[in-house]
Amino acid sequence: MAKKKEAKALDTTTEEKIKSAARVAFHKKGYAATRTRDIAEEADINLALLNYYFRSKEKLFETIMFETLFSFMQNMAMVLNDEKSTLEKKVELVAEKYIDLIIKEPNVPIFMLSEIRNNAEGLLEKLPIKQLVMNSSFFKQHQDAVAKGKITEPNPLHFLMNLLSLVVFPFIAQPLLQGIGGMNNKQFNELMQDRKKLIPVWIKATMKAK
Amino acid sequence: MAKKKEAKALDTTTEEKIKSAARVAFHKKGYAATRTRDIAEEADINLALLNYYFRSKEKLFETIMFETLFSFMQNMAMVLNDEKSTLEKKVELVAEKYIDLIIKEPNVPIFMLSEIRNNAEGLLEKLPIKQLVMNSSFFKQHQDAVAKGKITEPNPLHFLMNLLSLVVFPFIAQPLLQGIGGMNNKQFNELMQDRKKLIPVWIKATMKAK
DNA sequence: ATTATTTTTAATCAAATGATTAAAATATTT
DNA sequence: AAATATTTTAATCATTTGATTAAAAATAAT
Repeated sequence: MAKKKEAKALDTTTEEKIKSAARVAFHKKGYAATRTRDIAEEADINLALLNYYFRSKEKLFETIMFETLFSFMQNMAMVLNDEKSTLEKKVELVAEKYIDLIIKEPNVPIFMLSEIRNNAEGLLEKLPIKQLVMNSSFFKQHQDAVAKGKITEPNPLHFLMNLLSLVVFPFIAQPLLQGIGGMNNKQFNELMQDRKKLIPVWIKATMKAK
Repeated sequence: MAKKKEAKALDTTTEEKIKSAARVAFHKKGYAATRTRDIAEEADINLALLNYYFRSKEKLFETIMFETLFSFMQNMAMVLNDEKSTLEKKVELVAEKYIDLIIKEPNVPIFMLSEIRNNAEGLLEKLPIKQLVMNSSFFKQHQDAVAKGKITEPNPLHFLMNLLSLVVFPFIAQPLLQGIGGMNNKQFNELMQDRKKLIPVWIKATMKAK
């Protein structure tokens, strides 16, 4: 299992092929509904190879899950800790960046939140997500704005929840919303594009609401 | 399988016992992760009885799923079609009613949305959810308010999305948010209680935002 | 070229899981 | 009370599924 040749070209390693197939399958169907055989077939490798490289379905899952969470956290950190941008600008960045991101990976939010629900302590204690958010420039700027009377509701969690809610929830409820609105995928995505501009406007309006 | 005695006392029928156990298990873990044996054990019945009453795991699931969706839709219909209340009042009712509801059944939203995602057409085409929402008093009042210039954004789906997002998303992300905020269940629920009053205020603020 | 090491495969195992069967227990009808 | 119908159980099947093994193929080292 040693690595002799360094990742040839663009990750066509066997290990990488398995991880890619596993990522797609887990993100789409979750841990329980995913069969290791499906992963192997999709990756075009023998089933035994999956266990040769990752020991077990669970270990493979942990690898994918960790990488997914880590990538999400990194994105979050990037925006929330950008020292140069104002709070308002950060709201715009979150809306724009995350809407683009989720359009590309529409299964990731519900996957993450479902699996965290199954194993919250285990997964979250490995990543310093609390410190990341609570010590962020974003939170400090929020406190400032509250102190200066620019924001009515003092609890920063409500502010973060509202932002994430408006950005993420429509994707989680996408099939339901498309059913209600009689929309196809393209129309839905157009609606989400609208929201890049709208959400910052709405969030600003809530800041002063009372 | 005929019903001889009418539901004795409070639904202690075998069929009802199985459904209760199945409801809890499916809501908590989803279809794929639920074992029929777990349902049988929880219901304190022989595994074969489950198949005797419901033919298969899938049929039992469909029963539970349909009832869950139907109950959700009925609740929705009740509020959205109340002819006596204003649009603002309906927003208050949705916030209050759904927050209470989801605190009692915190697994239902992510369960519904996950399973709909797995089988969107199949599940949604059985229930007239589109007609319910599009023909509702809620939607008519929204159109009026737009016509009278009381609401900036004309698309009623954005309005509905925003309301549902602010109400439902925090519950879906509950374990993550508790991790971020270092909250226990009680503290989280208190935060949700706050939102009963706050969400209507925020929604009103977004109506006039531009 | 030969040997050793790593990677891949086909075949198979063992446990889990949804479902069935035939008989026993219970309830209902006559 | 006897006959009939319904409900419940224990035992068992058949498949699916995660995992292993032993051998073959490919690659690297000597």
